[in-house]
Amino acid sequence: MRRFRGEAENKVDAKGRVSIPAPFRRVLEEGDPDWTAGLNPNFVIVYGRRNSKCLEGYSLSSMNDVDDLVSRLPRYSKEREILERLLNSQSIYVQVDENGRIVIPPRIRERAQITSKAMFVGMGDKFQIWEPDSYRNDMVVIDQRLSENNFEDEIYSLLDYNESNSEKI
Amino acid sequence: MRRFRGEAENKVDAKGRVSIPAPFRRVLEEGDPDWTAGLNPNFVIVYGRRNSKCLEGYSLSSMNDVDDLVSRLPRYSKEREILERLLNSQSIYVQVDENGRIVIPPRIRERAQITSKAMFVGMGDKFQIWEPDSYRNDMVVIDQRLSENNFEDEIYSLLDYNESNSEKI
DNA sequence: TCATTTCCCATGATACACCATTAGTTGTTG
DNA sequence: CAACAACTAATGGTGTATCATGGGAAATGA
Repeated sequence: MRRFRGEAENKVDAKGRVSIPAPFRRVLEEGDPDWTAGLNPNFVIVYGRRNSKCLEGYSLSSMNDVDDLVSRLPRYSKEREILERLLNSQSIYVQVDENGRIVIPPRIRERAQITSKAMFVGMGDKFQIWEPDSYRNDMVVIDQRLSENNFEDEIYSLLDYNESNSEKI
Repeated sequence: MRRFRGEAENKVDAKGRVSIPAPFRRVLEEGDPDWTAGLNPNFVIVYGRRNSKCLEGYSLSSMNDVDDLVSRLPRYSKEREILERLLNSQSIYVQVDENGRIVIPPRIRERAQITSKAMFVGMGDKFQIWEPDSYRNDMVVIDQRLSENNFEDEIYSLLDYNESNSEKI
């Protein structure tokens, strides 16, 4: 399965329309079970994450994976209800149009303080949509943490550690 | 199967009429075995929930799923009898009209203290109907809990934990 | 009979489908 | 190898269908 990779900064027009970066569209097409050549893929935008000010885009299949995980929690349990609230109520179906664009409703745009530009950021099985300046700030914060006491090496070494344990996280 | 996603705040008029958000209608149509293009879907409203002041809407097919779960409990057990009371006696069939609206009977509206506005909240295989301010309060409570001691990370990590257990509930 | 519910039509706003343009890329051909 | 055609990507603009909502007429029922 193809993954979301790379960054792209696109314009948002007065109607809230933005182009989805073409490479991302390829991934969304792959992840939409109903998609066939010539059609436009559907996907899901989640805006419920609390500690980062960005929107998250999931292909239908990867959203399904997440939903399946949730549905393994006991029905009517507090944890499940909270997760459903964050993942289902704070999300929308979005459909890509003929020109490869989507419309982000105003209410949701505000959530990430997106006005005239949007930064698309590949994150593997999902992608993020940021107000470009917020994204660059977030990146600066990450850079600072990485430069402290070899944190970069430390972080990368987590990969080696987990190579021996076969279980995915 | 399409799921209930997103939030929408609609007006309730003097006759108790409310528009079902169009995306929710699509899901209800899919979940009604008798529905065909041009017709209006039927569904179920359950008003028996005790610890949250909201109504719950189920498509006919997802209501069936819940009924199946109940019927797996021992017949005449206390638990089953209570669940049947909450799910069957405290619920009604509702039919969407030509304009995409339903009428919520006064008695049931009172239950959720809905007067002039109703908030529709997608919850995956069901949706909730709240008095808008109650919903916002409930959301604030969730936000507070999430901000306490990394509860957000904790809750999201439930997903990873359950990845290994294969049984769906 | 009167109140309440159900059906039908009207309307403003918004979202969506459709067409147009520009720029950059590829690739094909004289 | 240069020139041009064909394509894709990103962006801008316009008409039309759908949605949410309001009001009134017909039907129902206490």
